Amino acid sequence: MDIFVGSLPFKLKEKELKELFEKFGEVTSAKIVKSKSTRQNKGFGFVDMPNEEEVRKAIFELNGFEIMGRNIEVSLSEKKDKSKAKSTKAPKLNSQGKLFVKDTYKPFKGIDKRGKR
DNA sequence: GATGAGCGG
Repeated sequence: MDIFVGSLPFKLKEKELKELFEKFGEVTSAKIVKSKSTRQNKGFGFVDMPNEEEVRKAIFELNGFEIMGRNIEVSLSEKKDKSKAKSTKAPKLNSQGKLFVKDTYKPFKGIDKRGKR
């Protein structure tokens, strides 16, 4: 389960990020995106957790968690699809992976009006 | 060397 973590402090390290998520469950891998050589870290990272339930707790608890005087944002990653996307048509979460959203999903209705004649 | 919305290998 890939988790996107944003608003990370530049002082934060992958190890700390990993431990931060390990407090809520098992963390397979944690990485922080940054430039090649320079210290220009993008300020966001990714955490991989095998247990989905722990992922929920981690996201729920770490989303907006204040660390180093900075609040971090945690959510499910949308890109980087490791699997081949079998055909999960009934996800527990929304398509965006927002756990807090209740029912903001509005399918398009009546977009096709059938041309004249 | 600093930077603050963003999805990396």
